[in-house]
Amino acid sequence: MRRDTRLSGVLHVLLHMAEQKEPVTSEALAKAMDTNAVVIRRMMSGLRDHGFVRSEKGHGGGWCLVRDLAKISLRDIYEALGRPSLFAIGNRAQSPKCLVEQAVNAALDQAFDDAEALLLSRLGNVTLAMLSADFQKRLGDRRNRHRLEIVHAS
Amino acid sequence: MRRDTRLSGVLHVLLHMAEQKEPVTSEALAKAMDTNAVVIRRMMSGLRDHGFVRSEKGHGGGWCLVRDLAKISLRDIYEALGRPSLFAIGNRAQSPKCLVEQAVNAALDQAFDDAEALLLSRLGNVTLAMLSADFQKRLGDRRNRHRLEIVHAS
DNA sequence: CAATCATGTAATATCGTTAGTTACATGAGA
DNA sequence: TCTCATGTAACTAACGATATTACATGATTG
Repeated sequence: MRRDTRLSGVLHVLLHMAEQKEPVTSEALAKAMDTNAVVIRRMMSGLRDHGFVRSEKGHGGGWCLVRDLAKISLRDIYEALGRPSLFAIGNRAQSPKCLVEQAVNAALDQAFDDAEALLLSRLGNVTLAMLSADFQKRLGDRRNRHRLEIVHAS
Repeated sequence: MRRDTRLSGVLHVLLHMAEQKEPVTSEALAKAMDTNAVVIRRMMSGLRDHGFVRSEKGHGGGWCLVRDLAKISLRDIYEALGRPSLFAIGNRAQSPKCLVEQAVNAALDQAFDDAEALLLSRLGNVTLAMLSADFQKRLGDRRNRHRLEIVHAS
């Protein structure tokens, strides 16, 4: 099944914005993400409504982060996107009359509810600041690898 | 996103089959599930290949359960269906060059992997026998409700 | 104030996946 | 041999995420 990549996409955008002091245009973000500017605006509208980012029109306009990265969790972002459904698997009928199907739904619902609770809790424990730190670490690692390659080549 | 309802559907079918001693035709199952016989056969083919059910052609043919209900977990069924993807949310790129996206993917993967592990473990702890028992209990409850209604009406 | 830049948003197209249908082949049993 | 039932391929329909186009709105600059 085709997956919803908005959460992944929005996080990518936000971290790129965090690297920039100036507002970033939808056009620039779209280029970095290899997509269309309208897609960016659509993804960001929820975040704006929830006060995570601000958008400015006209010259020098674009998108800015408003809150501290350490104060934004992945779960916050997920909710700002409108809590898209997490699972690709579901029940055939919502409130079936068939008692067999009721028993099936009850069992599946319990398992999926547990998994959803765990997932949301995990997302709640990761902040954008942590992601940014991880990115910085990867950047350092890459630099070190390059340095090694240079040494070995000489 | 549209959800994959095959797991729910197969479980429904299997429990209905458990109530019947004779083989059940795809046509009969399709009627109970309000769908098409071909859809049933398609869903069941994986289960047959994994030895959970048997299919017989010709007069008196149809589908039979092979194993004990207590020996089949919901996870077994899930795997027999070919482990369809569980989540409706995913990463934009599989192995991105962008370090920002790598950091995002790593964080999301960890959360989703944990949730998947929990979900599969939960599914592994529920057997078809348990579902069948739950169904029988619901049946008893319904009978009791009806009996009460009759008493109150008299 | 006019030109330009950027967002806001509706309408539409595209693409992939699941579900449903039709058609026909195969095999078992009466 | 006729009928019943599965096995399977091919096609259609429906749905949702993503992409694109078009145009309106508002801010900045000269």
